Amino acid sequence: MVDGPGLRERKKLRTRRALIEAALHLFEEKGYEETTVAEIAAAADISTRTFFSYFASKEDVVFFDGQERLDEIIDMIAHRRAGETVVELLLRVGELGMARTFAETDRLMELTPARARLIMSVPVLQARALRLLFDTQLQLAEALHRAYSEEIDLVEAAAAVGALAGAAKLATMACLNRGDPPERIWEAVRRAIEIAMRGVQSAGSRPS
Amino acid sequence: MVDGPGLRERKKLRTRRALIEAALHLFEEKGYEETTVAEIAAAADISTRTFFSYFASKEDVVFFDGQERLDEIIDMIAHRRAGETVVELLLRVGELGMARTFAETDRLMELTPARARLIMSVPVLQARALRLLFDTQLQLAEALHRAYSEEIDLVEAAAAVGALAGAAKLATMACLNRGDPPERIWEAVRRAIEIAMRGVQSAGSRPS
DNA sequence: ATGTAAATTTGCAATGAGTGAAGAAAAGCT
DNA sequence: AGCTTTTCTTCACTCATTGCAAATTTACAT
Repeated sequence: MVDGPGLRERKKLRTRRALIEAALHLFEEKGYEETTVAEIAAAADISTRTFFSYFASKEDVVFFDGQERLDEIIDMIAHRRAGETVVELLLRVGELGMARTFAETDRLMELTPARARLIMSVPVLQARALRLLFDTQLQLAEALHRAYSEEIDLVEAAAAVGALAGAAKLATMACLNRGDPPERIWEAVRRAIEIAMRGVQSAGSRPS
Repeated sequence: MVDGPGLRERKKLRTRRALIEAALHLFEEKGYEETTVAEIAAAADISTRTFFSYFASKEDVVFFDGQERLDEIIDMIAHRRAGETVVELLLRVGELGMARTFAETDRLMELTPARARLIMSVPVLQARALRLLFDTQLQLAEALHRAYSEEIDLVEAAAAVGALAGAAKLATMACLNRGDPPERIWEAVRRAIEIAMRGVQSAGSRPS
């Protein structure tokens, strides 16, 4: 019998989804701090206590897809294309990350851009996002080292990942702070990655 | 009359110091989560309520010197040495940061190494530290752009700072996770910075 | 020294996140 | 249906954090 997931599983997923949507909508409307867990739970028709068996904290709802995204990246690295350079691979990873952050129209919702705004504007969430990003980088470095174990050691992998990610992240934030539009951000990120790849040395004197 | 700070100021500083020491000691002994604000306040002979007029949150006690350190860095950049390269300057900044993090025997206490351990082991603190580091980088990038406004624009400055800091940070963490001793970490950081400076490209194929 | 204004500290009450325990309700299985 | 395993709910509690008003302390001018 091709049962598929039972009622129990289906229901659990539905509840989870309901919680996420209720939460993000409320956050959008009233703000993160102003929304209580009780309200979120009520909007999803479950008891406040049960909320915490779905998410360990209010923060966690916002990052509901963190694990998936990490897995996707790790997977991408493990299955790197034959002959692909470390840099090329990292670039592909970067593109994927950007795409997932800004263009996610498919899976769960179009709440993604709103979510980005939300995260950037709430200190606690920003901190959480940074930790997530950080953990990701760490795992990325390890995966990279595994994938290219002959060519680079762990420290080199970490340095490479850190430099690339650090440059991209800081450039992005500098733009956001300045209120630049998305296109300008993209351009900035490209330039940042270029600098990280070619070396900070070249930052002052652009080649040619 | 060279009054110096009045009684009020002196007392306030003493209390602040008492709170910091009490807090860090308690965190060390019982762990961060296990220590309540009430206990910290009691240990410093102050009411629980007053604690919050010294620190906005329990987390904040741990990062009591965050502002000072940031100021020191900004200052260092504003007064860069004549003819000094962007990279050279950033290296000096990095050294200062490391020194302040691991060797601070002077000012307030020798609790510094313990504090590093504490931060790394408590998720909330780690997140906070990352946000602090991030803000620092952002300001650093701005200061750098100001200091070398002729040579590099804001995005380039951000990219450079991000790359250098990112590489150093991730390399450090990779080592810490592996349980490396301090010397090895230092070495790793140097190598990471080198990679960031010369470009990620060179990570796979070290130049001779 | 005394009185008054300004700054601090404190006690008290609330709000909201997060947890533990015990029993009710739902879903799976035979 | 009857029994077992999960999941939900309720209730009770701890703790961080905040607003308020009374009590205390310090600074300053007389």
